[in-house]
Amino acid sequence: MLTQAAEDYLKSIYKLQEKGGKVSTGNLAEYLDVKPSSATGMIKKLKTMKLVSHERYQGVTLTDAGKTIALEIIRHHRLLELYLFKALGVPWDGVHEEAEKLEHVISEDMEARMDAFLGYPTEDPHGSPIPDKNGVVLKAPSVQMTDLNNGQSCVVAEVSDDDSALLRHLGSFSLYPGTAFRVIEVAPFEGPFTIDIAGQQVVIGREVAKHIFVNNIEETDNV
Amino acid sequence: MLTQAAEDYLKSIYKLQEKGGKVSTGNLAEYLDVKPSSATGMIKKLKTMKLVSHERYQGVTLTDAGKTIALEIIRHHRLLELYLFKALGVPWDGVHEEAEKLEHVISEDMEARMDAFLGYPTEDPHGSPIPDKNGVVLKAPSVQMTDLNNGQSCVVAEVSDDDSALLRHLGSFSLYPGTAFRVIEVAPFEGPFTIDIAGQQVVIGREVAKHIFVNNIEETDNV
DNA sequence: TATATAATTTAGCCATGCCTAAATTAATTT
DNA sequence: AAATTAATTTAGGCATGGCTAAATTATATA
Ligand SMILES: [Mn+2]
Ligand SMILES: [Mn+2]
Ligand SMILES: [Mn+2]
Ligand SMILES: [Mn+2]
Repeated sequence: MLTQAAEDYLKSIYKLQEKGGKVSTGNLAEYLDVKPSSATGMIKKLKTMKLVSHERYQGVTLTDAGKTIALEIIRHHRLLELYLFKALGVPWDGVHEEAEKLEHVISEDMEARMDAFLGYPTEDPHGSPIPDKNGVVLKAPSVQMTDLNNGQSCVVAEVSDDDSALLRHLGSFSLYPGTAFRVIEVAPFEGPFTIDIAGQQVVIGREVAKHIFVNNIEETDNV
Repeated sequence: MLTQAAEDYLKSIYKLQEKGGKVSTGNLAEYLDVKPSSATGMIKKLKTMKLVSHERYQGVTLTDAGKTIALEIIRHHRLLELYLFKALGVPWDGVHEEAEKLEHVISEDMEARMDAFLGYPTEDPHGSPIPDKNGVVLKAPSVQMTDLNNGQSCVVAEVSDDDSALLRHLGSFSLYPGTAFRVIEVAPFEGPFTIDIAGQQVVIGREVAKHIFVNNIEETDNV
């Protein structure tokens, strides 16, 4: 069995790989809030275990074995989030922190029981895909909200799950996955978005919009 | 926050104190499956934290602060066992191992949510008392099954929870807490017990009987 | 009471996973 | 091309929580 730290490194490498491409020692260290030298040390250990590939100064890549483990941990995390949300009523801004600890600790049996209880779900409370038990991820394509223009309507697909305060903020506007809204105005000079959610007008800052991903985009005439 | 190892030591000292009285370094080491020198080391750490009292060669005792933490962890463990049993259908011989890991990791919020979901229970699936959130333990007195005599009837109060194979064995006879049985015969020379459970005759060895505790004892005439 | 035995503690070692500071290598600028 | 800057790696340390082997202390036995 891997240590919790090793599992967290693998998971983080996977996530950075997803969005970025090349994963440098520095990226990884920053993401995990450790010093670059600590990341170098763990990368070496993971390399001897053949879970990552790494050439000095060239960045890290997961091997197939490493990717399998990363997806396993991500599956635990997202199943736990959804389970805590649905079965125990933990608010959506609280599930991430709890799952972050539990993901390393639950058995395969518990994983399977939660999966069955939830009816083999494919998305967590923040809209992120839950890998199936074979590590297959079905991710519908989505677009960052900052790429939207005036008059476009869309549906929230996914939001970042690791900032509790941000999630509470989004929750106050009902900006959950599945919620539809229309862009009324994008202020110039990298300004905020004014949107219409179910008849309510709401202003969303750019920094917040970066954490919201949408799909089902349609051009709509001003109502 | 204490480390997982420190929490396990405190919990173990509490449990050994409960049944035994004096807790020696050796007892503790054997119980935790570590070497006596390792136990000595942790005892020193716990002493500097004022969680235990210890004089060289004299055994350990929990301080009030140490006892509070021990009970907190035991509460987590037993609530988790019951939760896994009732909410996720984990069999009673599987809950202990799972709870052993989760008990160190759940938040106070999750503890409270499980407690509420379960209706503020006072006993875990093995009949052990669940300390309330203030650390108060209500333990009904019970007697080891080995102290029973021919013709006595009783009700199972509690069974040891840490041996999975033993629990499956007991389960095969429905020897759960709350199950009534009558002693038909105690074989001489430290022999096995023949008992009657709901009309079925079952033979229980002495080693097994040591792990069963009963109450509601009544003298009954042979039926 | 002296000695043998058992329990406990001390001393010194190892792996993990973090740290800081220094050295090295790569990339950018002039 | 040389020099500056930035990223990465190496070297050496620290805390935790195990271990073994040796020394110490307490207890039992003769
Ligand atoms: Mn799993
Ligand atoms: Mn999530
Ligand atoms: Mn608690
Ligand atoms: Mn139990």
